[in-house]
Amino acid sequence: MGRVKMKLAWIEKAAARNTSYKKRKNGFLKKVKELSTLCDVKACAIIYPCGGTVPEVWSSTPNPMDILVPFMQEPELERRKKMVNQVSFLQQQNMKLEEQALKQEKENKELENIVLLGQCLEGKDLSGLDLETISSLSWLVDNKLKLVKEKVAKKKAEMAADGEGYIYSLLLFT
Amino acid sequence: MGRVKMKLAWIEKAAARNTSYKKRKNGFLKKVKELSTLCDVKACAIIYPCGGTVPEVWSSTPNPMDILVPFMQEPELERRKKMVNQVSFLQQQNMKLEEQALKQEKENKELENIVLLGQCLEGKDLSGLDLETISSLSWLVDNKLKLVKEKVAKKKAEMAADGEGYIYSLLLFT
DNA sequence: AAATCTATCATTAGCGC
DNA sequence: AGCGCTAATGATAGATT
Repeated sequence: MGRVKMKLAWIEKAAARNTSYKKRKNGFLKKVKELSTLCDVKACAIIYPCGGTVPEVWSSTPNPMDILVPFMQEPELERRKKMVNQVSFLQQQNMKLEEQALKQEKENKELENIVLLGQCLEGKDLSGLDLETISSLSWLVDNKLKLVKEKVAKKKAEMAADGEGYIYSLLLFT
Repeated sequence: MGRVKMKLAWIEKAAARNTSYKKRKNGFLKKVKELSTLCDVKACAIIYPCGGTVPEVWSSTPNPMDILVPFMQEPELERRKKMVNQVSFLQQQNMKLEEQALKQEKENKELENIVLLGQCLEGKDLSGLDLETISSLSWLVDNKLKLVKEKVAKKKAEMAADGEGYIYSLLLFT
């Protein structure tokens, strides 16, 4: 709010940052007070200013300890559960991204395997492929393309004849 | 804000209180986050909802204890100094209201005196007025309506002739 | 540097679904 | 109960003094 829409990032200009801090700190404290009176909630806010070591504190109780002590006595885990902090927020976002990346990777691998499967259907030699790829192919076959099952089963038999190096792939194919 | 201007007091209707709590809690948490990112301040907010025993907490640090422990280790007095709690807040509000009332009273008196000045301009007799009013009139004349200065000066001379009861008003008129 | 003003953006109370 | 809407009030960035 204000004359221009600002981006929510660290204000580089020190003077502007400081005025903004003062204004927003007041607005913030006003908000806690309002929340506390309107809805009768016990609340406590602690702010350590930019360079300062002495925090500004607002508490709905005469002594902030009335709020802090019960809070600190809760077991850590319970606290964490309900907690919303910057790090856990970022972690959640990271987790989401990781999940998405993993999902993507999985999809990519599946696509690759489908391509491979196509090649296999066209007569490609399956020797030289690693166990994982072979079992993925197997999964594809079992779940998506039962039509080529026989061909792979045949290859499987060949590999088994070659030696025990492929014994596990046999098991996986079952 | 909202459709109507509300008085800042406990919302009696439970449903309204609850929705207000949820909305305002979110707005509040948003504000801490903004303050924390814009101005790079360490902050922690703890809210115990209406009936609940499990607080909602926001902290700019991964663990709110990073903020709470240093705070709790400060000597009590130092903490109190910087603290803004409901009681001192109300006291401040009272002071502000008193100031405003005083200011208002002053303004009212000035208005009255301007009316009086108008009457004086229309020929009203100034005898029977107390010292304070006379000096206020004097101030008004000196500062706002130099035109009537002569008339008041004349009255002043009359009062001085009457006796020493008005000696101070003479001094004030100089 | 601190207080005041004001154009602009932000929050939210009440309502309807 | 919760969501979306919107008219109002509220907060505040930048400017001014």
